[in-house]
Amino acid sequence: MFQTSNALRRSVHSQVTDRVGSSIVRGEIGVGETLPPEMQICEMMDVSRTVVREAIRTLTGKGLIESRPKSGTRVRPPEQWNQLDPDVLRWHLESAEIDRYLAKLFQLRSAVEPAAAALAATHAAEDDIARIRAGCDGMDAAKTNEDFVAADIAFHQAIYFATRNEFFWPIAQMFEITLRQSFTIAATGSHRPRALIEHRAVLDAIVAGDAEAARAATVVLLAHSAHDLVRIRGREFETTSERPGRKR
Amino acid sequence: MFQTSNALRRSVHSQVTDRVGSSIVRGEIGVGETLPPEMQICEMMDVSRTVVREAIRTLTGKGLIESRPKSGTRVRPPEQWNQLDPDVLRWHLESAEIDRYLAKLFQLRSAVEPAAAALAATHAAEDDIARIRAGCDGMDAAKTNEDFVAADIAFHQAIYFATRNEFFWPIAQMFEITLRQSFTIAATGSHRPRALIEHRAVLDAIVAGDAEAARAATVVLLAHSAHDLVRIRGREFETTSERPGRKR
DNA sequence: TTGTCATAATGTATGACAAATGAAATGCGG
DNA sequence: CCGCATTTCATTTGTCATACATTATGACAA
Repeated sequence: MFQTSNALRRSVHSQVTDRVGSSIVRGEIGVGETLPPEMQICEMMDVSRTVVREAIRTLTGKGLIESRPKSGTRVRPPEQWNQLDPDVLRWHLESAEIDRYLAKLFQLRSAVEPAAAALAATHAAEDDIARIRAGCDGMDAAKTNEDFVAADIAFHQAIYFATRNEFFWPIAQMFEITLRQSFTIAATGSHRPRALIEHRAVLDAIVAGDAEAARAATVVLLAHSAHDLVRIRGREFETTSERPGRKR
Repeated sequence: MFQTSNALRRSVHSQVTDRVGSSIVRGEIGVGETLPPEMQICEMMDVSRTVVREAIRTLTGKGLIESRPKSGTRVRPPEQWNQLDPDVLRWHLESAEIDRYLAKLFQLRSAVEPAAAALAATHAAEDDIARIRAGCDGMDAAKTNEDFVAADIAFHQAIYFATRNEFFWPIAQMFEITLRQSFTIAATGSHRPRALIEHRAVLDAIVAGDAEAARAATVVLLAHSAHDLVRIRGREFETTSERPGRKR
């Protein structure tokens, strides 16, 4: 049984959270400005104050806003948002500048994933390796493009989990959200074989417990991935070391 | 005017959030188990249901729990927690295994910061550089150890902001929380000169717009930092590439 | 400038009802 | 009597409405 419509059937306060959070991330409210008073939001969205307050609590917890009696609820500077929070991420990716954000997320991934692979090589347990291998095999056996991408995601997530370092895990979460929003990252048939070989190289290095080889193999994998992204979505995804000039 | 006592004067729901969240992170409730019903928590903590519900909303927003009518509120698997959320981080660091967690956070930092410095070299604006330089100067001019550490933190945070990539910022937030919990990371006089030189090296590379130099200088800086940490807090902080054996 | 106070916003408490769901009770056919 | 589907029931979260407490802002006055 599926959830018939996507946004249907969800609780009222999560809908309010979405609307308010999205409009903050979108920049409609502006840093330092105050939201309308709770009662006013109630009227605008035709819900009870309970619901509005719980939505505000959620957003406060994600660092987007802070409220004080009398002075109201203000938008905090984006430096203090939990930018890696799944919801915040989603609100970003719903915006018009999705390609910009995907590129930035890829920058973070490029920074973290080689180190994650290296840590996985030294810290992975047997079942971690089994999950990584399952990802590889899944890519191999995939008939549809959808299956291939799913296995690909599983592979990379498994590497983050294999670090046995929970602070790497939020980066893994990032994938699901990112990929769910933009499905065009899929491997388009032709370079599947190469991708497969490169994934196996990472797996082998991890199995061998060779941290440096795992790091190197991941760097290669990501470089090609970036190249594909440039081809598909534009030059925002160019590698970092190619922009010498100072801005502004 | 300061907040006289640390935990005093805080709102009731944030106190409840702390107590419940802390006990979850501490593992007192166990993954998959259900919390007591809301009304029961009300009685236990002698607060209204409003407060308990808002606390639960906050924790739900951080991915710690999920609730459904009748079945109750369950603890989600730690893979889905927002491990980099400041509160979650704090609850971790309040636990007994603080050194373990500090070591893991340092692993993440080691993965990200070299890349952040490289990005800063190519993307930093003038005011970003000014902030980084201010950090250096602050370390130079520091009389007390406290001032030195504060400037040190400011320096590193400025580098993350200079990436102009908001998804690196949560990592920077990490510092404040980490350092506020354990102040022993301070540079103990003797190796201040070396630290200063290494920080300036990073700054210079960023000013020059040389990404690879910035990355390399940061790697050096972190290596020495890790060495100091091992000396002060124990061998948990050893570099990753030195543990060949497979576990379990 | 300083102190006081009115006021408007969030914070907390309470009680009621709606909705969802897991589990027990029930009914039916075998 | 047993197995299985169905219904009913009870428990827990979800939502609403209202009242009052608390706090900080901004105006006013000394």
